[in-house]
Formats: sequence, structure tokens, C-alpha cells
Amino acid sequence: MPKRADLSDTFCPVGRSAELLGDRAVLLILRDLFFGRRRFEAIAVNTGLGPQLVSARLKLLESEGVVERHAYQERPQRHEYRLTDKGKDLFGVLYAMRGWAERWAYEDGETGGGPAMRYIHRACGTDVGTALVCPGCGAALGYGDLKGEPSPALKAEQAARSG
Amino acid sequence: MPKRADLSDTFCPVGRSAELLGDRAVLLILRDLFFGRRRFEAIAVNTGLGPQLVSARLKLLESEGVVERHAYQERPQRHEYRLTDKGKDLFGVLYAMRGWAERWAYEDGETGGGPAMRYIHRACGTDVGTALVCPGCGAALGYGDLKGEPSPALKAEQAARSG
DNA sequence: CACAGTAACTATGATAATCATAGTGACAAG
DNA sequence: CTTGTCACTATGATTATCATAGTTACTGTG
Repeated sequence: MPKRADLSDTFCPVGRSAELLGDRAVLLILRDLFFGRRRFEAIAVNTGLGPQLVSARLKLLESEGVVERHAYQERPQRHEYRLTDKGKDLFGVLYAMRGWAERWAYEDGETGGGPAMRYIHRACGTDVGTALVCPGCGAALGYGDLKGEPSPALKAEQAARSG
Repeated sequence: MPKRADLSDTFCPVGRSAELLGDRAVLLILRDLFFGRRRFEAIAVNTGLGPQLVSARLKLLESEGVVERHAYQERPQRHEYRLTDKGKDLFGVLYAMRGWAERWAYEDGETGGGPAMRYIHRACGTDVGTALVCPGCGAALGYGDLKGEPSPALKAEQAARSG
């Protein structure tokens, strides 16, 4: 790709995330990290990405503070990659991607009846399903149920672009 | 880019979503559509993407059933793009991206105190904040609070790759 | 001690996507 | 009949990605 416009200075939070997450390789690597794969080779094999891409993206994720490179043995030097708190907090995004795909990306019967990935809340035992719920009343949330209010800075930025 | 490996036949739901969502331009266009921008020019200007890219991605989104092209006047022919139900259901993903960015992507004070984007649940008036909550008990969910169980098909697929 | 094996990469060249810029077609307004 | 708007398409330079092969630094086997 050519030099793309930088999104890290936009006031839009989706834009800021998109800078990092709007990349197939990043998403697949994060998925594997959440799945417990920490080694370079394991990630490269499971994602099907070439080692050069995996290397580049892990460096990017490290520079963004999303993963940490950690030596798990000295001789020979071997490293593994671990999600930082900032990285672990991306779970919500992958979780939402999973939810959407479960609802829309499979043919009937393709998964053998159930979801491709089931999640149980350890604390209460609930199968969390795929819905997004309101922290106030517990109802399912969709686009249209929420009223969005951009901050003054974000509003100004958008107005500047269209003017 | 070269011909990338196709992810649409993996059993992993994150992989299936990543095929579409692992793209900066797609994410930015979706953001604008959720924001109410429906016109080609408005999207191109606000995202900063070139018309060629916007055109290509809108065609892709249309072919995936995420947006619909709709004529809003006849003479001259003018079109707008609307999210389908499948498209509107992607809201959860952008919502999660926003949540993460609000928590991690801004310097202190950069937003002037509040979040860059505030969401209120119309039905109950709650400011939903940025957390992901359990539909069973209402507690905040993070990575580690959930126990994931892949379906047999997904497990088999991953085993095949590493074997 | 030679040789295969493993982990974590780096190097190379072909291919393809992206960007910036300019241009097109259809019409409306002045 | 020139300018303006909207929704694009065309062109060429730049750069990212892929597939494949190679490198470094060891360990374990015979």
C-alpha cells in the first residue's frame, strides 16, 4: 500500500481503533493470542500468514503496547508474545465480531446446530450468547436503541471536514 | 496486495468477520453509515478516502449484503447507501472499538474530560459507558471472565492446521 | 562430531492494492 | 453556455503482501 492517511489524531474513537484493527493480519494474530497461542510459529501456522507479516504485525502490536515480547528461555533465545492489559481489553471487539459472524456468517446447519464458539461467564454460569446488553436495564441493544452524542471536539472536526 | 488467503470457509467466527472487517476503509465507511452519512461524496470527504476506494468498498459491502444502494432521485440519477439489517447488526463491533479507544487511545484531557462519544439507551436513559456486561448477571466482562468452548468443527480445524 | 530438527526470524522478487490527481456523464441553476 | 454538483471511472507511481528460500543459534540423536 502507499502511505495511508494517519488516523491517530482524529477525535473519532472508531477511527483511532481502525488504525490498528483495520487489518486482517492484526485481527487474526489477536484472535490467536486470545486463544492462548503465544509462539511465533504457532501463530504463523494457525493464521496462515507468512512469517514476514507476522513479524511485522507483532512489532506493530508491541509498539502500540498491545503485546509484550517475553523470553521464555535463554539458550537458545526463545520468545513468546503476551497480551498486555491494553491488549486483553481488545477482547470486547473480537467478542463482538464473533457475535456478528455467529448470527450472519454461517449457512444453516453449517456449525452442526450450536454456535461455532460458546462463551460461559465463569462467575454466574450464564451462556452469554451473542447479544450486546445495556448495563442499566439488561435489555439487548441494537443500532437505534442508543442515542449517540459526539463530544464538542468531535463535532467540530466533522464540521471542518464537510465545510 | 497479492491474492490473500480466503477466510470465508474457516469455522472461526472471528476469521469470517475479519475477512470483511479487517480493512481500514470498510471500518471507516461503516462508521460513517452508522453516523447517518449515506451519500458517496459525504463518505469520501469525511473518511478522507479516495473515490475509487470508496466505490470499491461500497460494492463489496453491497455484495456482502451489508449495505443497499438506493436511488433517492431520478433525474439526475443519484444514489445513497443504507445499512441492511445485517449491516446494522455490525453496530456491536464498532461500539466495542469505540469502547476500547475511549479507554486506551486518548491522552489525559485530550477529550476535554468526557468520552469522545457518549451513548444513552433510549429506553431506560442509562449512559451505557464503554463496558461489556454479562446478560445473565449484569457484571462487567473482560477476557478471563469467560470460558470459551469451540465447537467440534472448529477444534478439528485448528488441530488439522497445527498437525 | 556430523547431521537432522526446531524456533524465530530475514531476504528476495512477483503481484496486487492504494493514493493522488484528473477526467467523465448527466443534469440544474444562473 | 458556463459553472456547479454528484457519483463515479481512469491513470500511473508507490508500497504492501505473498510465496518461497535462506539465516542464526542452538539441541538432541546416532
